[in-house]
Amino acid sequence: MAAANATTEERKCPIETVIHVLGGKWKPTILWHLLDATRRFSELEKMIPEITQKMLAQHLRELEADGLVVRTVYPTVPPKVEYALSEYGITLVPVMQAMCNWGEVHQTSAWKPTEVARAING
Amino acid sequence: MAAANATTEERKCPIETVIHVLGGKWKPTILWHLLDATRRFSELEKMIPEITQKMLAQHLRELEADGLVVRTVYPTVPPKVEYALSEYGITLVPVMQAMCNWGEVHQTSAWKPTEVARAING
DNA sequence: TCCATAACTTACTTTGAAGTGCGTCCCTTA
DNA sequence: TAAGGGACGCACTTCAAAGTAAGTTATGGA
Repeated sequence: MAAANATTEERKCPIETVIHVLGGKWKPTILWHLLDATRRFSELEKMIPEITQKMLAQHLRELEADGLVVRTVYPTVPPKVEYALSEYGITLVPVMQAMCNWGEVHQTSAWKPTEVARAING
Repeated sequence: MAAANATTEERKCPIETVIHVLGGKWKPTILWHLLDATRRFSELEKMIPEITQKMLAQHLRELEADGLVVRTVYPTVPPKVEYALSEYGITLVPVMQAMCNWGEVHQTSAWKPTEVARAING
């Protein structure tokens, strides 16, 4: 890994930065739904039925603050707001893909990671 | 991403799996210190001064349960326990590397990700 | 007149991860 | 006799993230 320079305590581990950016309970799911299209608030609500309006709004605002998502407001009544993945957000996609691949292996193995590990580790 | 098959609600997003595995406050740091060598409990304590014994023990046990870390006990007095990255744990390294790289960019940009994003997004 | 709509706030409660402090086990050396 | 490792376990507290429920805004249409 590339962060071997400074004392480990001095600067936060960059991995934690990614975890912070993606670590909200619904953030990966939200980004997932923004991958292929721009979505409205209400669309996301329908696509993620278990999320509450509060959490959706909060996570979208955090993703926007981190520059991953662009928010566009159309000043109509009732209001219309669109969310899209930013170009910067797109730079995260390969990382998410790597995470996704590993997660799938870890996950689909009969939900007993210990056994997978034993099989792999011999 | 590869998880487009089932209904999004049916199966947990694989990204969350990675976040769960790496998401403990000290887990990335612990794995980081195990990358190049096998370490004893007390060694890890010294390398991560701010961690408490409880959290170190707890996170090591979780990492072991997830199959990422192998625990070896030497029945001496006083006891000696060694922790090493398992082969399965090594499969996570490229993922961690990708996260690390992105995290560094996001992090080192004057700690104002919003501005970086604006620069990138134009 | 008044209700529906979209996209939120705000106030409050609950959950769970993290931190604190101390006990423990067994043997060795002073 | 007693102190001192090494690697924890346990009971408790703390605090931030998540969830619940209700209110807000402004207006075009029934």
